[in-house]
Amino acid sequence: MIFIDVRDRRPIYEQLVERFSDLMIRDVLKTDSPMPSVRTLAAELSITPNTVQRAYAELERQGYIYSIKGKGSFVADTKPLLKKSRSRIMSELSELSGRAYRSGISEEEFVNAAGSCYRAHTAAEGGTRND
Amino acid sequence: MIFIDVRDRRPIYEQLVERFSDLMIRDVLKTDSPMPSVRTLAAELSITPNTVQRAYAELERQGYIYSIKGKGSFVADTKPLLKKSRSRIMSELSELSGRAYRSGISEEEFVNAAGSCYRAHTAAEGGTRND
DNA sequence: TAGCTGTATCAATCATGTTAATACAGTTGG
DNA sequence: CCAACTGTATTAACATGATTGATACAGCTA
Repeated sequence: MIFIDVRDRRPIYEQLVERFSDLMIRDVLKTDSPMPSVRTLAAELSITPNTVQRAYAELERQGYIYSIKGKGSFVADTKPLLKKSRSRIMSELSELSGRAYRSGISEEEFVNAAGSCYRAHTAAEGGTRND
Repeated sequence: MIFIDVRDRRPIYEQLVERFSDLMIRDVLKTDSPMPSVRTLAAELSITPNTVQRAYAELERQGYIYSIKGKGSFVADTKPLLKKSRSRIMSELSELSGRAYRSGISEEEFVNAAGSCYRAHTAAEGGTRND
């Protein structure tokens, strides 16, 4: 369900925040469904509960989950966060387009590639891939 | 010419590698033109020559420059590196377009955003910015 | 030869992520 | 009520990596 990429330069807690928030935005994790407990997830990933806690704290701070002491952490209603998610994607697109520009890729080429890349995903619609 | 972004999470030497390689890919720095000397650039940026040296070593390892002891470092022929740079960008664009699709961003929206993001970078290029 | 170049090495420092241990507080089911 | 689970907080220790600073060596050139 959740994994850690050791080659990812970012800290573990940041990876967890991204993984979970993606699953929520994509509605793989539904509103009000329970998150794995801090200690359980820590055991599964072979990391310390402290690191998971840090990720959960950040997820809560950003509004992706809500936590109740003694009960657990639960997926929040992420619809209001869709806008934020989109802006995250857009900012990454901005960063990428900058690199494309700097690599001598023309605007047409970049835009065309964006379109065909997108369509490639819609074509692979079946949904074979789930984490 | 070259600046350091303190808000950038990446280490200074990596920023330098990116800045310089960008300039070379875009042919702002021409093949065989001299790089600033290790100590000169270090003084300009108020960092240690050690950090600059690390960036130069990486640039040389990646084929962007060649260094001659006693003479200096010089811009290499970066044409052979273009293909590698572009393919890496395209694969990241593919990954990003998948996330956009799953986040409910339409193809038109994604493609339009790609175009405007790209143009934003070409606009910012005008040359008001010099360090 | 003086003064520039790249290159190498070493120790010290600093920031940050991560671990580990422990404790406290709230909920729940037996 | 209590054992066992939940989230939360705190503290110290450790590891890694970036950066600094100092010093030294080697090659080029005016």
